[in-house]
Amino acid sequence: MSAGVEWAVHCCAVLSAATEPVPVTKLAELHGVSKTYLAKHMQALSHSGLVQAIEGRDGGYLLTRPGSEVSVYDIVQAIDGPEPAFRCTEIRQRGPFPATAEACKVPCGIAQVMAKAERAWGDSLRSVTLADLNAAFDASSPGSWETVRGWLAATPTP
Amino acid sequence: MSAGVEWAVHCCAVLSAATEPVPVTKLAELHGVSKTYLAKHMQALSHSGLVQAIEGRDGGYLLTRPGSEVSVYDIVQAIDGPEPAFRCTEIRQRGPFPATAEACKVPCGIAQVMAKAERAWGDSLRSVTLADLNAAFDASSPGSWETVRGWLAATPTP
DNA sequence: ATGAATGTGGATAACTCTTGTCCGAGTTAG
DNA sequence: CTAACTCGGACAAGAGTTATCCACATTCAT
Repeated sequence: MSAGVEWAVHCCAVLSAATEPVPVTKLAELHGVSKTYLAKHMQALSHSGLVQAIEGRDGGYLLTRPGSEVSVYDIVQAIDGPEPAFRCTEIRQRGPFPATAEACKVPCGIAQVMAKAERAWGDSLRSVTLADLNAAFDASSPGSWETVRGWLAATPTP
Repeated sequence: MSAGVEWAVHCCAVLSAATEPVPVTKLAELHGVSKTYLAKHMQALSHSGLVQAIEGRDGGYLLTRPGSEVSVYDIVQAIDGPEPAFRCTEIRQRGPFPATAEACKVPCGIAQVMAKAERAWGDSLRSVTLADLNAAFDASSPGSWETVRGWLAATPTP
């Protein structure tokens, strides 16, 4: 899985707690990561429709939906793309005993097992929203969101 | 996920239906894939202890356990390695508001969610054995295993 | 013993994907 | 209108994957 997924989830969590557009500069500074590379991942989020890009001065990114309606799965898919991890290359159709066209109307047994496992993985990620993440974080570090919100509003970009 | 996983699962399914050592040459020919590259993946299976390598003439590979005791997860892990797909880089400890050492005794919320999803994925794969795969295949194409077994025993390597 | 068949490990090359950086186009506040 | 600030896509560099080949040790039949 792409490492940018971690950055994107953290950024979306921050965005769900923000009230005004947050520029990439602040997101990168807040998380201590490269600004230019983070921008690339934010583009993917914007392209997927998860976040809205506000251009121009005082612009930045906004979530298009409330945090309670954005699942971790949405973010992972926006960054890593929709392709499944396992790709069946249909080797059952090769070799001296190729599968009949009749049997190939159904995905091969191995592909079915892999697809089922990926569905289980996706269902698990779908069941967690940004609101859940933020609630858990606030429970472990009370008041942190207030600090971050204040920093976002007050700190001028140097 | 590595593409070699598909080859490895197919090969293990064949091995679980075989009674004598099957050399890489036959496995590759049977599946219509590159012999040299398949040899690399078989080495990985051998290293993991899933299969036993018989050297010398009339050698080949044998499963070390019956097919009913080998799960698809075992094969995936042997080929792709034990590292999880998601690696937490602890960016919560960076930036102007690093997480306290107290909070870091527990994995960050995002890592927990990802780990839980990967467990669900692994559990799904663990629940399917080579025997299950072979039974499903035999139901869709009755008698195919007999054909393959005969070809393995009779065909001399050219 | 000899030769053929077989797995093992290393070295190597092409290719793809991820990672990372840069500069330009467009927008908005003042 | 100007100037600053924003996103957006094009552009390199690095790492990992995919794929191949060969020299070597081992085993069995002749």
